[in-house]
Amino acid sequence: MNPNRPSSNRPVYLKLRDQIAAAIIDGAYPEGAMLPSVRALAAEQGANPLTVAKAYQQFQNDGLVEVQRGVGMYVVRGAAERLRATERETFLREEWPEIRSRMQRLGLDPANLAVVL
Amino acid sequence: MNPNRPSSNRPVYLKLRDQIAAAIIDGAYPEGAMLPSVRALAAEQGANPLTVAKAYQQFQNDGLVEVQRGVGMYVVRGAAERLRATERETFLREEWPEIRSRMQRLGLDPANLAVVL
DNA sequence: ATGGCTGTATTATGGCACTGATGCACCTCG
DNA sequence: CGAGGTGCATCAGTGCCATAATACAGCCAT
Repeated sequence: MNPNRPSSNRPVYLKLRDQIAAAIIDGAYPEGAMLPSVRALAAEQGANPLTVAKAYQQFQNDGLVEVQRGVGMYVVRGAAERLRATERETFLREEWPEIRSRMQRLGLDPANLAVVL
Repeated sequence: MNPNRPSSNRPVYLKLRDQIAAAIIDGAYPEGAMLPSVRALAAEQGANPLTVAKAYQQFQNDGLVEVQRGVGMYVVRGAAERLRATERETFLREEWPEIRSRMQRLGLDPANLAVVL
């Protein structure tokens, strides 16, 4: 009934990007470790290798990942913390205000929902 | 750096839909009142009449507006409360879980940000 | 050196969502 | 009845997304 902003409707390469970013922040892909190859992750996720490459692209541009041609892509030192910092800033600046006003309109209080772990 | 989910990248007809829904909930479009015509709202918002019509479409399907062909569209009785209820439910079921885990990953606490009015 | 693994560039294609222009059917009011 | 206001259907254009099939360039262990 409400085609809003579920992650389902997002492009694949962006969902992959978010998923990888989460893995880096959480340490599932530790610093210095090699990321799954584009072909491997593509096979695992049932996606196209180029789509995975497009997701990886963003991290190289931001210098969070180091590419060794013919070898693989490695998580740079300090990538997790740097990534969390920028994501946090972006979230607070671009997403939270809308979410906040939206919840207020719907009569919801973030403080109450916070405890729902 | 982060092509995430800002309202800027959303389709126009969905932004309009949200805006109209907010107006109904807030009482800016009172129950029983006539909505702005597709052409009027289109001109005001600098959009195409069809795009506005597409935004209105959702509300007719949900029975929140009544259409009188050749006359206009009117807000149904109880539309505001019904709209708020379903929007709240949808938000809690589809959006909040992701937001919640995302904030947790970024080290943010909704309870602290709640006071930022 | 060779086979097998990396990432990457190229080109083409299909699908789908979004937007837009035009015209038609309907109603109300003078 | 006719003018001007409604919503709405149809058709077309555009751009992004995802996929595919190759091919190439680099590295490494056997």
